[in-house]
Parts: sequence; C-alpha cells; structure tokens
Amino acid sequence: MVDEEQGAICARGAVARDDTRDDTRDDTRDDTRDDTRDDTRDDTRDVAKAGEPEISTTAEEDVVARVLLLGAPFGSFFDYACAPAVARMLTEGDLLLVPFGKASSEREKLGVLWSWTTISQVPARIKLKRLESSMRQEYMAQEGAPASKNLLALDKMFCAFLEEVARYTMTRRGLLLQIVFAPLLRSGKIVRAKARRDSANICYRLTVAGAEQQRLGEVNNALPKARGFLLAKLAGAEDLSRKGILKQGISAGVLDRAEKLMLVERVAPADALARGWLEDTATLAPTDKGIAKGIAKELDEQQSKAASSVRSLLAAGNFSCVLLDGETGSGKTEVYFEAIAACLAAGKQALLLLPEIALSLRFRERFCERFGFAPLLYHSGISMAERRMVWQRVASGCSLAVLGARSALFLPFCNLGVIVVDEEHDGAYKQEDGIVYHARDMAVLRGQKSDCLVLLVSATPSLESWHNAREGKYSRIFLPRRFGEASLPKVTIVDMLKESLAVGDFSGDRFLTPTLCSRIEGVLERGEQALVFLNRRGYAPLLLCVKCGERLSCRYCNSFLVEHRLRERVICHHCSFSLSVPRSCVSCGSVGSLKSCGTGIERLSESLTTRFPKARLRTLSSDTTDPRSVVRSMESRECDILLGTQMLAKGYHFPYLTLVGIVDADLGLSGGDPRSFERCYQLLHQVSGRAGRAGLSGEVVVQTLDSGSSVLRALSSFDRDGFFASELSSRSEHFWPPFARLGAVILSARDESAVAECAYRLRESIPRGFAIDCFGPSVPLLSPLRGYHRRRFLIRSKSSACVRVFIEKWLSSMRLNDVRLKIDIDPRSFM
DNA sequence: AGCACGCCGACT
DNA sequence: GTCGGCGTGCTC
Repeated sequence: MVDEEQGAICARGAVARDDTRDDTRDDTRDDTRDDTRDDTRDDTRDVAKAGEPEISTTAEEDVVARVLLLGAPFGSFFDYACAPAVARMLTEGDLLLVPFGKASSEREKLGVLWSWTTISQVPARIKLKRLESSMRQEYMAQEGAPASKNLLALDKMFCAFLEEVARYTMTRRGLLLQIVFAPLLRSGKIVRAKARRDSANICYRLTVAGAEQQRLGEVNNALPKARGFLLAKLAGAEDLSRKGILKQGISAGVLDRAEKLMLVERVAPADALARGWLEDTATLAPTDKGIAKGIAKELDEQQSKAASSVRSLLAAGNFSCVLLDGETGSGKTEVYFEAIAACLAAGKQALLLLPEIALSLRFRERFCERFGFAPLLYHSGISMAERRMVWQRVASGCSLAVLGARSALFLPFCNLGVIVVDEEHDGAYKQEDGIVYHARDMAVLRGQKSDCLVLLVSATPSLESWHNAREGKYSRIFLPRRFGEASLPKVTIVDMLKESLAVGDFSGDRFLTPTLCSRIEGVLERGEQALVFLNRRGYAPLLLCVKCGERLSCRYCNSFLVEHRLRERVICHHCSFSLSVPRSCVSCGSVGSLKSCGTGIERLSESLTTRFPKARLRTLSSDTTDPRSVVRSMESRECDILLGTQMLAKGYHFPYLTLVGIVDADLGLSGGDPRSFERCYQLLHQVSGRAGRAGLSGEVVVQTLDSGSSVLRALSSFDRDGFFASELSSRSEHFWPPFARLGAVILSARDESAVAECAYRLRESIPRGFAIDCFGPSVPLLSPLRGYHRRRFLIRSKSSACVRVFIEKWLSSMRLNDVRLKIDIDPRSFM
C-alpha cells in the first residue's frame, strides 16, 4: 500500500519538470529546517535590473544548478552558479564534485545535479559558488567516449523515485543518495574499477554494444583499424583468451581500450562464475546463446494463461501492479520467470526481490536452469567489489537480471522492465534500521516511476495487497490449483489439551502428541519425508533457578536469554549478547538449580531422536552452519525428518515431503497485536504448503491449545479468502490499516530518564487541529534494547499524507538533546 | 553530519 | 597566559 495520493504526486512531478517555480515551492514545503527560503522570497535577485545591459541577461546569464549533497543531513539543496557553456555539458542526475564550506575550510563534496533553476529564484543573500564540470565529463574526457553514459550519473526516473522515497518515508534525501552511491565510495571518494591484470588466460567476448559497433563499423568502415580487427575476431569466434588475442597481433592497448569502452568484456574465470557474480552472460542480449541454453519448464493451462496475461501487461510497457496470487505449489515461479524472460527478450532489465537472499542460493540455481545464466546477486552478504560491479552493470542500462534483497531497490536501474517481489507478505521486506522502509511498497513506487511492471507474488498475500487487488488498485492473477497431479494437503487439528502425551517425561517433552507421532511413523514406513516445524530457536527459551526463581535475562535488553546447548551458551536473540551456560545461579549462587524451561528445536530434536531412533533427522534454523547441505540431503532423500524454524516456510520444494507437523501453532498469537493473526496465518499456510507438492498426497498436523481459533479454522477449511475478509472487516471496524494509516515515532537513548523526559515533552506539545489519533508514549516490549531505552508513539489517521504532515509539524520545533529519533511510516506492529 | 567559533575553567 | 571542554550555528 504505497500511497493514496499517487495521482497527485505524478501530476505534480510532471509539472515540476518544466516549471522551476513549482519545484522550488515543493522543496521548501518539504523541508522544514530550511525555513528561510519562503521568508526571503521577496528579496530575490531582480534579474532585469534597470540599467543593466540587456545582452548580458539574454546571452550569457548564468543558470543555477540545484545540487543534492551525498550524506547531507540537511535535506535541502545547495545552489551553484553555472555558465551556460558548462550547463550544456551537464544533465540532471550527473554526479558532481562541488566546492563546499567556508573559505577557510573549503572542501569538495559529492553531490547530484538534481534540477535547474534561475538566478532570480535564489535569495540575494546567498552567494553562489561556481560549478565547473561533472564527474561524468571528467570521466569521459579521460577515457574517451564510453559505451555507456550512465556510469557516473543517475537516471531521471531513478531520481524521481528517490525523491518519492524520501518524501514518503520522511528520510533526508542526501542520506538516500549516500546509500545509492555507497558501493562506489571508499572514504568519501569514488572508486573506479581498475582493469584487473591478473592472468593471460582470461577470456574476452563482445558486449552487446561491441557487437553493434562491429556490425555498424563493417558497413561504414568507420572503426579504428586495430579495433575493427579485434571486434571482427571476437564476433567470429567463441570467447578468446587474452593470450590468444595478443598472439594475433592485436596490442594489449587496443584490447584494454576496447574493454574500457565496454565493447568487449571479460568472461569470468570459473570460480567467479560458480559464485554467481561476474556473470558475463547476464549482459547478453536475449537472442544470444545465453538464454537459448535455458530450459523453460512446461507450463500447465493455468500457468500459461497467467503467463500470457503477464506478458501482455509487460508488452503494454507502462506501470501496472499485479498480485500474482497462487496456491503453494501452483508454480508461480515459472510464471514470473516467463515475465522475466519476456522482459530480457525486449532488451530490458529485470529485478527479482526475495525476502532473505542469504538462504536462497538454491533459487539462483533454479534461475540458472531456466535461463542458462546466473542473475547478478545483490544483498548484504556480497563484497564491495561485487557491489560495484553490479552497480555499474545496472547503470549501464544493458539487459540483465538482478536477484536481490530489498537493498537492490536502490541500484541505479535505468531500463527496468519488471520488478518481481516474491513472497511479498514476508516481514523481512521491512527495513528497520538506518532508513525505514517496506521494500514491497517501495518496489511499487519504483515501478510507477520507471513505468514498468510490478509483480507481487505470494500464496498468502499481505492483507494490504489482497485488499488493493480487491479494490481494483492492483490487478490480480489467480492460480488456485497446484501444478500437475498435486493436490492440497489434508489438515488435521490436534487439540493438545485433549491428547495424552506420547513421551511425557519430565525433561520437557510435552510437544509430541500421539497423533503427530503416528503420522510420522506412517511416513517413515512409506519411505517418505516429514517436516516438523517449531518456530523457536535454541534448546529452551528460558533458564529458571528452581531455588530462588531467578530468570536469566540479557544485560542490555528486556528479554530472557535463550539456552543453546549446541553452542554451550545462553544467547540474547535481540542483541546477540551471550554467556557460557552458568553452573550456578547468578542470583542466589545455588549450584545445579537452573532448569531449562520450554522447548526450542534443539530440545525437540532430542525428543524426536528418542522417539524415532532409526530416522535420519536434520535440523534447519538460522543457527545451522550449512543450510544448503541440509536442503540437499532433503532433496536427495538422505533425510527422513526435517526439523526447523520459520526458515522452512520459504518456497522449498521437496517432492517426497508428505507430512508437515506444526508443533506449536499458537506461538506468535499471544502478542495481542491486531496483525498477529494475519502473520500467524501466513506462516502456517506457507509451512503447510511444503507438504504433498508433487502428486503424493500430503497431510498437515497442527498442534494447538486453541483449536477454535479463526486462524486454524481457516487453515483447515482452506478458507483463506474468508479469513482475510473477516480480518479486513475487523480492521475496518477498529480503524486499523489498510483503512487507516499509521506512523510510529520512536525515541531512544542510553539514559532512561532522558527518553522519558523527552517523550513527556513530546506528549505535551502535540499540535492541535489535526485529524489524527496519537497513542503513547508506550514502552516497547523490548525496552531496553541493545542498551537503549525506548519510547514509542503511534500516529493514526485516514491518510498517510496526514500522518506525515502531522509528524513534520510536531517534531519541527522539538529539541531532542541526545535522544535518538526514528520515524517509521507504515510500521508493521500496531502496538 | 562535520567543522569552526566562542566562551568558560584548570593548568605550566 | 593558553590549552581544551563542548554548546551554537553554518554550510549554496
């Protein structure tokens, strides 16, 4: 749910392009700290001053460049005078190195040319510094005309996107720019990729641009002789090694220059290919061999229909947002692969977002199988050099596919055809630290600004997206049936209160009911596989001293330490603080009095091993050191029971997995947050969806203490839409999103009295006259967190714009004194 | 955010 | 005298 005032934004953007006056007003309105501009409007320079010769104003009048500085905490622009001759060389979006600061300490800062204005728009008291050239100009002067002009400039549509993100999330624009350019920076300076001179064995091939030049050059005979020879050699052959090329009488200089001009490129060495980056074929035009090598799976009727509607939307070439709503196992991936293929075939770029990429290397393999080449990977785990490489490829505009986490949204795509947001309901799309945004919403924004297709994909859409689709804001493509022979698994609800316990010993094994055990036995007898799901890491969530009642807690957070027996430590799941397991109680000193309370997957693993000694059991959680080997052992059927946390909910496909046991379905329902039902349903539905995906019939056993809950009723009766509809009507009734819009203001400080005092002052200074509800200050459940005490306000109103305007007004006059402040628009939690 | 300026207290 | 603490204000 991006914004209800989208229409208005687009309209204003369109006007601003030609109307600098409008642009200026927009700027001041947005930036409360820069409050001088409006007041000084009347003392702006009078251009047509009497007595000044007319020629100077018409012919050589300076223009003014509005520059947005990287990392500037002040969200507004800095203006620079620029001679028309220089201005003609510059484009909006160009990266600039501008003089900044007082004469005594003047330094150069990086910034982006955001827009143009005139001298008359600048208040007279501001003395403008002069702008001489752009980084791009310097780069081009240095290297000759590169094949791609975007290497040190941002695409206009991308700038518009950043502008909107800043406005929507109330983030300073300079901060966003910093994030965008971070891959290219080292200690504040642009790092340029150097041509690596490692081995003579490295291979070269033509780029798309190179092939084009070669074709053109052959016709017109317009290429430099040596370069033409090189390109012709490469055009006629498979990849050639550097050694081989030099042997043919082509000098290294010619080759290296051609590489710099992006006419030829290196084929990655085998190890780099295996790691999935430096993937040369990612830049190949779709008609080239790369894509021909891929194997498209055969689609069933349902999928073909979906794929063709997606393709026709793509062909329309303008923004639209589609909810691809398909049951688990219906083959949604194949459908959006078709969209990506069509997009690449049209010479465009595709961005595929996954909620947690680190665990999804398998997904990359799947992509390779389909397309015959690897997508470029982009997520928090990759190195700076890799980021830079992806950044530059993306900026060059060549046709490619990026598989990334939410941060990939801030890559400078300039030729986007499609954005796919897989598992769009997943909470991991919400970025909480640094800048706060929801990647799904920002993807929709990006699609709008880039005029491309956005596919939101899930078997259990977020309530917002489902609502938007129902309201007609998004179109919806529905895949109700599973692919091929597969049918949906049968769901059995087990009331744990009514079942006697199978292995009811005192060691805490209260979680395996006879029903679940008998089903597991059946699976083992048939040689199929079972998945046991418990969303709780570690051995036991609490260590309790039976002598004095002490509960082992974190030093920095308001939470209990979780016992991890494998690591022999107790760990805080919020700040990673850990201790080796204490021998004696930290409070009363009794030895051996600490008792493990509750069950995490490590403990459940013990119980399962006791109960099914012959079964091959593997465990998958974020503590697992080698998750891929676990997944592989499931795929190769070297594992009978897979035990895991919510990591398992992600789209794994295990054909022989026929039983899913949900050990404690009630986890996560206790929070009292209005959104917890939705989240719980999504998780359980996703986990259930792992069962019976390939023809063998599946079953889901759900253990619960609350068998009457609406979540479980919906799950067992396959009535997702009914559940969503009733959740929505309850949201509507209590005025929660998507019917209302929220914003949270979070204060934090090491010193509790400082936050408390600040929160008190904020509460006292709520401006009047706004149609909003303001709840708080409340003390978040996790306060303190990482040693920071916190307070939280929740603002609710009918529109997001209302929420933002209120927060802006509220905080503008606020002195914070060392209290940190975070604004979270559309917070996930309503509490 | 940095960085300079400036206004106080402690010290060789 | 002067070194250095960090409150305030500015950066086109």
